Amino acid sequence: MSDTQDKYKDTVFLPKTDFPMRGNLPEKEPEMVAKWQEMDLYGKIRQASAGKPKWILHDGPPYANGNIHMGHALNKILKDVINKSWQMMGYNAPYVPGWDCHGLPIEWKIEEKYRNAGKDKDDVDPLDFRAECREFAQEWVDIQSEQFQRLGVIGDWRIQEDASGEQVGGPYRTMTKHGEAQIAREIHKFLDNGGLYRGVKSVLWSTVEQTALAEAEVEYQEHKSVTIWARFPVVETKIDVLKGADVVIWTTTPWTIPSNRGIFYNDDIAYAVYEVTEVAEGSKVEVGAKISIAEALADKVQEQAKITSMTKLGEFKGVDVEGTICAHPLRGHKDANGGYDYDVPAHMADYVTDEDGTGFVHVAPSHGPDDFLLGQKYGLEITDNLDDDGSFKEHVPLFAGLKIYDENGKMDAGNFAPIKAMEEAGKLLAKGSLRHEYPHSWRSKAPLIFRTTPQWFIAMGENQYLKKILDNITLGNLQEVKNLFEIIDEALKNVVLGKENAFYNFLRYLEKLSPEAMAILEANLNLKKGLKIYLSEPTLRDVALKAIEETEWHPEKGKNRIRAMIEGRPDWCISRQRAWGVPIALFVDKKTGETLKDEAVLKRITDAYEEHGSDAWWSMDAQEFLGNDYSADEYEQIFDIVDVWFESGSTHSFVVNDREDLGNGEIDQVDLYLEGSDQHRGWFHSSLLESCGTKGKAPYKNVLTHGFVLDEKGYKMSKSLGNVVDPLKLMKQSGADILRLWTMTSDYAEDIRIGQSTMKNTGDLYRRIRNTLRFLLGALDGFNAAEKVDLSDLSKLPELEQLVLHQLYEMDQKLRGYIQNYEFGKLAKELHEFCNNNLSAFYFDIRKDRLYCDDPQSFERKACRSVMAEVYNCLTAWLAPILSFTAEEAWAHRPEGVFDDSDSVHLRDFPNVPKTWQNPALAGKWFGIRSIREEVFYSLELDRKEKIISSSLEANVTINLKKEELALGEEIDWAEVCIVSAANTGLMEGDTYYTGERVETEKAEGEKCVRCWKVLPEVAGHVDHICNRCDDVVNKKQAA
RNA sequence: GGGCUUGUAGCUCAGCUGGUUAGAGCGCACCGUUGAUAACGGUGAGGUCGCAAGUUCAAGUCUUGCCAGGCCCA
Repeated sequence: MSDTQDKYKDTVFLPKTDFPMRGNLPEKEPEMVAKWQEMDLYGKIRQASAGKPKWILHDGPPYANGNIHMGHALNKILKDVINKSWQMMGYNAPYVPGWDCHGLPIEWKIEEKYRNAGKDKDDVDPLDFRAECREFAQEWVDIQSEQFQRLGVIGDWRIQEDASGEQVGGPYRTMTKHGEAQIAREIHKFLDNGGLYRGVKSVLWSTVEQTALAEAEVEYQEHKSVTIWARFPVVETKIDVLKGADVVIWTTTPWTIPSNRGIFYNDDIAYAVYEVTEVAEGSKVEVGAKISIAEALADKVQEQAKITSMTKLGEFKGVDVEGTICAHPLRGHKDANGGYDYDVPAHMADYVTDEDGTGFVHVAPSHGPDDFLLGQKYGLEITDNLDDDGSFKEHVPLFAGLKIYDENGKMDAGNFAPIKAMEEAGKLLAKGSLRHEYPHSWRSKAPLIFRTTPQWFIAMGENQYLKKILDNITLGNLQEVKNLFEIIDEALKNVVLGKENAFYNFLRYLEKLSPEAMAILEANLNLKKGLKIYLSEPTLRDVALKAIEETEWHPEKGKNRIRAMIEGRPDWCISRQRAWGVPIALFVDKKTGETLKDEAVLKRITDAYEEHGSDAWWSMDAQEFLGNDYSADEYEQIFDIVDVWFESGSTHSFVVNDREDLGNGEIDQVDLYLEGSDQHRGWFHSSLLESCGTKGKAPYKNVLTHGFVLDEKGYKMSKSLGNVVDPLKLMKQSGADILRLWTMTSDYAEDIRIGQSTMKNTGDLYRRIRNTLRFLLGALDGFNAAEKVDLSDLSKLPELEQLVLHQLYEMDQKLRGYIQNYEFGKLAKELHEFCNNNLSAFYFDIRKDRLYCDDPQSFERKACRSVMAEVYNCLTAWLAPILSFTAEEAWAHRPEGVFDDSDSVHLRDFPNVPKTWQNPALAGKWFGIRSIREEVFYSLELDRKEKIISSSLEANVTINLKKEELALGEEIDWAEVCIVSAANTGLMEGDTYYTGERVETEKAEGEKCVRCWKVLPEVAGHVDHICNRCDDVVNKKQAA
């Protein structure tokens, strides 16, 4: 028997293919990347889709330092899958990747290099320094480019230059000449439309290095500060007990006393006034002094001030302090020339507590972020008392020239002199010291101070003219105020009304004004008119909020997030005192403080950037920009650089608009921005503001966000936890396609986890899909155009083939729907289920008999293979966006002359699946058949347990149909569907049944056909132990 | 501390406006096959739906609090 078995084994048409079962992806993928580069796949795709409608995903630029991590991988894979999907749906979907090249982290790296070489950055020519930064950034651009391509991302990666050295096409970078020029132009647009203004902001400042520091350059170290308790005599108050008393404040920065302009209290704190009745030796307080402090802190203050006894005169609530005005402790000082005779008003501040100090906080708006912000709210003066090196300026009474820190960062006279002056004036209650965490420069290790410095802002909300009025009123510059009123009157000519929110904002704005300011305002401005001008111009905030509503956010919750941020954010500070970036490129009139707005000058600047890059700002002479109309001596050249977020926020302008292959000046909103959810604060945000400010609308129609990659347990990845997953390693171990499949089967809208079990899971999914492709290729061995049957007349096909075509149609529809609705998460799962359910477990399983054993010339077998070819045709295309390497490999193994001749699967579109294939009635019918089949399997399983049968072909079954199913008995070959040797149908009694009645199984009678393995009575009649069908196929055909 | 947000089987995910014994795929166990063979088919075991109160005739689904995560701010 084994002889005959061997004899017939060769007559079985088993699947045959070179497409290996195991992917060996780590080795094959890089070869494929090289091939794609060599054949210029991206260029070919562009050529092939030249006439198609554009669909544009605009790439958000990663920062060009360091190897890529899982977050990059997730992001770029998603972009690639989505882009390829739209491309294959019939669009022209170019992908131009980009990099963010300027900014602090790179600057540090180069600085660090200098430090290690014992050099100081300040001794290096800025142009040399920038050249090194540029080189560093480019190195990482090149590395990351390789790594992204290794992921299978197809895009415009090649940096090509034309004869003049100008880049043609290729990825974008914020540091190219054109990029820098356009960024400067965008800044100038804000200058032109009035959005840009010069204001002040509290920054951390090093008096040793004489420069502002970014938060990330700051180290917090222990520092010993001198602390003082100072007395501010009450001048005016509605609290009786407070009259004639001194409010006591506590501070760790005595040098800020000359810059004091206010006192903060908290509504919720309980305060009291105490009369000193007895003091210990060394106390600085006189008996009879009346001091006011928070009740909760009375004991501490008493001890510190060496007061042995004091009596409480009365209590009051913080909320009643409003309206109280104090005198500066140095008021009336004989040598101060009245310099400290101004009033010090008390105001409410949430951040004041009664845990430390006195419950009252002294406010120097120029020297603390809270002081500054609240000081602005209450209209407190921004003083300008300190020079860059931390010495008091000439105009500061008593302390001019004294430095607060010496060149080594040690406390100096500027810190001590104010203490001494107050002590002499009898206004020092006590003195002490405190060790606490304090910001230091990570370079010089010197302690830092807060300093309010001039910065450039883009206005979000309040009309900038009104803002200027306010600034000028508090500074007392009345002439300036009057000029502004004229501007407003001019603008009043174009007034449009009708915004309630803006109205309320305006009222709030007025509330901030001091009575004096209000008086000036009323005297000079018709309030109604002011209201009109304010309401007439929608603010940047208004425009941005409207744009948010007009954008589709996926998932939708992203909208809430960005809306809340835009609603609440302050004006955008776009200036940085740094070297590696795009200079803001402005000139300010030294006399008037006005920013020069001459178009010719601005154009000369941006032209120079275009030709030489923004290095021109340093390399060229200011007069070259200013031309003949202005003198460089009269203008301050602004060397601040622009916030990198402004740069990346401008990419829609210098990438999308300017490129022929993208917007080409015609598309001002791209289809999609796609980044991590942190970019609500970052790129989505800055791009929105930048675009709303210059174009009045968002740069995008859709925004899709993804979550963060966490470790297996859902914790953030960190070096210290040792749970970091490296995509580069992972690709070496498993391959990029595994990573891609993992991405697409996860719910990337949320944070997603990665670890051993998720990777194993993904590997299993991958193998199933790969094997489906492999089986298809095996089954299509030798298939050619001649064998292909005409699929236009579906009725001629067996129902099962019709069903599969219907399923292809359904799958195609779902796929396109998911893509259009940005539901890519469902796509991979659906494809996997399709392979698993419809193909492997059903169609393939049933059709194996036909494929292996039927006559190759039979119509049925040809029909089956023709349908298989359609399945293959669809599946390779459908999988291409996700399993880009595997689909390409499978496509390369296709039978010749049957499919289109695209050199790469990525040059294809999704096949056009005709609607005529749709057949819901048939699908419904077969849904019923499948459930009956499941019952048969259940019964067979029982027999198998009892050892009656092993293979299902050893069984015959009888299926009892319900009355309404009776037709199925005639139409369906149940033996084929259930993969048994023979099947009968009968009528089921009654309306209900249990499994025993529904299906009856028995051991098949007869002998096993050595060729097709069915057990049939007829086999006994053949010498070779084969069935009639097999006999026909093998012997009769051969004979004929 | 604030804004937004997540928590359903070992893993990845479904569960619409509250309504019968909470679903799928993978994995796992077992069986079959050895002609998709480091593959394929079948059967089955896995969940007090993060925890605790509450609203309701009825809650995974609504409310509140708590716990554990995440992003962005302070």
